[in-house]
Amino acid sequence: MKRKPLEPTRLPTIVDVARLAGVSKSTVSNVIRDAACVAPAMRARVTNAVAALNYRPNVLARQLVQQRTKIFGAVAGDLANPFHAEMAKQIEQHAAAKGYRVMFVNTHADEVDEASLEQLLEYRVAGILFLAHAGMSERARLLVSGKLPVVFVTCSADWGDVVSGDDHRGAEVATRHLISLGHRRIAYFADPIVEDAADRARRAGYRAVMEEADLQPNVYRWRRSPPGLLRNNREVSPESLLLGERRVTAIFSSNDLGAIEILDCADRLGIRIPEDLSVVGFDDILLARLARINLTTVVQPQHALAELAIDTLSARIAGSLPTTPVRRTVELHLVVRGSTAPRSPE
Amino acid sequence: MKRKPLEPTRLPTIVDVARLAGVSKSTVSNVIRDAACVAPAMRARVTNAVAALNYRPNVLARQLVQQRTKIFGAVAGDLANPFHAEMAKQIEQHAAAKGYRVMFVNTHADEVDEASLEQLLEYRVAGILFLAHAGMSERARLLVSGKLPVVFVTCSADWGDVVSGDDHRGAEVATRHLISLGHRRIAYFADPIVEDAADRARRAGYRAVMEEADLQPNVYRWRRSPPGLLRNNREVSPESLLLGERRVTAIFSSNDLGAIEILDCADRLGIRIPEDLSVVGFDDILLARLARINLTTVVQPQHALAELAIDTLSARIAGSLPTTPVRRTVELHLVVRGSTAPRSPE
DNA sequence: CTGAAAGCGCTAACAC
DNA sequence: GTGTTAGCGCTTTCAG
Repeated sequence: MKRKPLEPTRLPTIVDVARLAGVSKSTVSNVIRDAACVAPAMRARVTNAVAALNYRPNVLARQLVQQRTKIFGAVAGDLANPFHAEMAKQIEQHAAAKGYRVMFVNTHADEVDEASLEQLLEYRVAGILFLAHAGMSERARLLVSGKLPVVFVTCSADWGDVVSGDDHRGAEVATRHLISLGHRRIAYFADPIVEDAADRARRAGYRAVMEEADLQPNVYRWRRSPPGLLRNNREVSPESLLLGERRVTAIFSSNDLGAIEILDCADRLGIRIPEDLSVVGFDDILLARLARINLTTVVQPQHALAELAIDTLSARIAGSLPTTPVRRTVELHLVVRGSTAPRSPE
Repeated sequence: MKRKPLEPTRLPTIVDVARLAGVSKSTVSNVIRDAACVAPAMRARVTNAVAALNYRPNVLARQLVQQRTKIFGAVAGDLANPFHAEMAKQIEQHAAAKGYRVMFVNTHADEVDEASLEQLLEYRVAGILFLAHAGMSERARLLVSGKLPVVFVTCSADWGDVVSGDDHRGAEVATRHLISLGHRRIAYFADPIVEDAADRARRAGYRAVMEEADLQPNVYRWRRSPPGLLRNNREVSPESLLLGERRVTAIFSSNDLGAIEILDCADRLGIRIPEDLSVVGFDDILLARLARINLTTVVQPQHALAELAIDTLSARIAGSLPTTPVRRTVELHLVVRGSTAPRSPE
């Protein structure tokens, strides 16, 4: 009935410490968690034993008995996207500061993967952070909805708390900047890797300002494969848009990566930035600051977003939030760099 | 003696499933792990019960009793660095493919943080991957050395398995490329964020080829704060190096990020790339492919590196590797883009 | 203030 | 094949 003896490399357990210190398990437990007050002499004996054995508590066992983990699940967008990578880093750091570890899972082709979500549930994560995902299946939603705390960071859904920048206002500021430089033919370029709700809000901000200024909104959408530019699902050639009499003189891109693609495209077509074309991005990834890129863009404060996200998730877990989802927004501002300039006289 | 009843939101356990299916725990266990062969009828009853209750096994409990986890710890360099971010993504994906989850911890100021390592040990991770860290304290080393499988990816140490590119050869190829373009005054720029052993190997490769060609090696080092350029610990002004009679005409940077800084610096000084100065990087981060950057660089195949790293770690855990550390190397090749050109006649 | 004892949810012998 | 049972390492009442 006895199972075979454990391998010799076994790590010391709380009983080993208790035995060595000549006390009971509970006393050791009390010391390592410094819970109930323990007599100084006892505490010293335990501490010595811990050091002697190089004892390290097994948090898995602890979390099993406590019926809750200190692990967050995080569903990150493609980490090859610098915005997501920077965000992931900030999330990890702020979580660690609150005593949580993070298990990251990548999205697959920008779609949240159900198997990964199930894994997170099997690990009994304390909550899930969705970082800027582009989409999620209904089945994926049902998997987690209502089962554990969820916060959407830089993206949105009605079945969890939301932490994001004020996309509408950010887009307004960007568009006003271009108008104030004298531009009138200003296009909005939607990058499909931007999450839907965020894209809609940015587009709406753009539209509002354009209409307020009696200008015609022009919305285009990148298609990644095969590469192309779409307007109302109809193919548009970049040349027709960027060259010729009725070309646009300014573009507001829904993210920095898209803006940088526009720069590339302009370079190929011999269009000078910012003399011939002004470009504004969204995010302010590190990349945007490079001298060779030098992109005017709407800053998403990643540090603040990550901190707020972690705060929200911990508060939700602690039960100190209203039952209905909260929606927290941080202010966005524009940083003007070298990719925008006054419209040149024709 | 009875503890207070569990909260109503309790997730179903294996006993709940067993009760509903009218079988024993073990049978359920056998079914969900499809271990021992179970009669089809039984299996169906269990499967139904699982579905009905929406049961999901608690992997923490499983891992506790099995005395081993399916979690890897990964110590990543600064994720704001695209090379690390891309590497982290690949690691996560290959680990997932082998049934492992990854807990990432960031390095703090490029130094591996002892507290984070202790956390990983407390989670009883099955192994640790060090991804391109810049340095580690002696205490940090003692914390893990010999206690569990460790693999160094894109960095090196003698107390664990190593998976990396062939840095020496990569540097040779890069240097030969510059020499073949007619350059004679070629400098090596070391970026301090590159891990020591990798930097040494790249530098050695550079040196070897330079000496073989009877050229004088010139090694410089970036300092991040305050920004500056050092040679033998003495301050060197970029102007003196890049302008004037005895200026270098080509630079080989120990990583792409450093190479991009050189581009920035050249832009500021009015030095044209590649006409006046050729630059070669190392890594081939996504960034390097942008039209505006267009960097000639040594490609580190991240996919292959990540796969090999995960293979090595799993093999080590399975005990199918020799007791002494293994060292696995992948070939590196050069991709020629627009940042290098033949030396212009003076 | 300390110790005894009852589990947390699961796996793995082993007996039937 | 299936059920019984003894833990994995820890926390947490509750008695003393």
